[in-house]
Amino acid sequence: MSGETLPGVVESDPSRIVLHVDMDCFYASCERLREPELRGEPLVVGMGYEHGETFGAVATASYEAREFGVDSAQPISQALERLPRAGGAPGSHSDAAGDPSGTDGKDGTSDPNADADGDADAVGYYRPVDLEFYRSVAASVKEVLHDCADVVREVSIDEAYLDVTDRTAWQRAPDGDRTLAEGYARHVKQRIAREVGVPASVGVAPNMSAAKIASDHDKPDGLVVVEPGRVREFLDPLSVEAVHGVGPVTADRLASMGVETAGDLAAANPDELRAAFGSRGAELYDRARGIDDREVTPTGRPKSLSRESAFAEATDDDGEKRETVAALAADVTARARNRGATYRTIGIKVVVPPYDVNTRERSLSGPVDDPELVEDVALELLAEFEGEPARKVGVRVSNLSFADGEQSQLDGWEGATDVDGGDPTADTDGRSTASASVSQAEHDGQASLDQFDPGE
DNA sequence: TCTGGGGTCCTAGGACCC
DNA sequence: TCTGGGGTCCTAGGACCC
Repeated sequence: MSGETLPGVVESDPSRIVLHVDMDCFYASCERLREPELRGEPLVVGMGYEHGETFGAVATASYEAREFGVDSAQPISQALERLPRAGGAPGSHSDAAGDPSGTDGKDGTSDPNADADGDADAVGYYRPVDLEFYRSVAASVKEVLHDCADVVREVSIDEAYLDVTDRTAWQRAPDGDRTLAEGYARHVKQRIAREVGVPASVGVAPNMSAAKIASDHDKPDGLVVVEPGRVREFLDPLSVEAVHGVGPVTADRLASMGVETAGDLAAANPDELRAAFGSRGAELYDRARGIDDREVTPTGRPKSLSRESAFAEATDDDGEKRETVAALAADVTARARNRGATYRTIGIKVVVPPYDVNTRERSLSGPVDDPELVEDVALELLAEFEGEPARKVGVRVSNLSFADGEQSQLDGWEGATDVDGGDPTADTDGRSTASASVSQAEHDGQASLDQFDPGE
């Protein structure tokens, strides 16, 4: 599309006002909400280390913990090396008792952050992930957000876009040089802090992409306003990785083309970008030029549900793999039922050492809510990997339909009946439909509605 | 950085249909 | 009947995000 952009067109519709609200190290903030002694302390929230195991990862590190080189997605073993676990209560600074990680793993690589200033006896506090609690805090935050905007797009548990065009304006406040939009954003931030008690960073801009980058620009507790007409000047000096959608792979490829900043990207040849990256190249080009016409739309229904689990060590025990897959299947189907979702495609994932991700999936002729079938199909798909070692397995259902969704109740009934009644257009082969016919489709529609739990 | 868990979107080849 | 073209669905993999 960018190739068709009229010459001379600058940035995008300047009239909109989009807020991006990003909760700062949200899990850690939640822990501090119920354990205020943790405020100001290095705090790591993660999974996998609780039982002395070391194969988990850091979910969130507080900014104090990041000073020691601890970061999200880092293996917990490495976090413990850089920041030993505190033994006593927060504030007491007792010595790091019972550090489960051996100390032999001293990596010789130079980490500018780790223990840079002789803080050799610094310790951190580790807490296991408690999603249920974080979700309850997030629900309170969302209440505030929905109160502050007509359209809210919740992107994840700790992040949302708000279209506040109708609530404020780009015009300057009578008494100063700040815009009304900035005042409004400050108001949103303060309401979250006062009513929920967790910090947020907010970006304000005329489009989603720029607002997102703005909220990232001054964390934690930041407020960055990018006025219409100044988007380019804001973006130009930033690293290309600041642009949403540019990850390590794309950044490397861009660097090899001589593109390192957002400004470089904006000045690049769009045809070359398209040739190298397809439609995504054109999109990134527009973003870097401050063009993003996506409307803020409310969060839609999920497209897939999945559950996966890593083994402490890669296993070639087929029994163990099958048991795990069966348990994950049960889990994922329970979740689907809770949400009132039926699914038409069942898939598995098998991660084979060193890190080969394999996926297999099979589609049925119609949507079902059938835990036994999911287990059967998942195990059938898993059979292909018999004897192979796996470090992780997963189960996924997709092609979801919702009983109370855009489809009418009647459609839901018809869809379910298809599967049950030997639908003449069935496109699956005999093997899979043989088991598919054991469906309990008669009550799909109603059962899903009864069990629908909007809280989850 | 040797790798946890839950998602989204895109691409590309093949099957199948008209 | 040796070979056109378009459209859709399915599957596997990859990049990215939080």
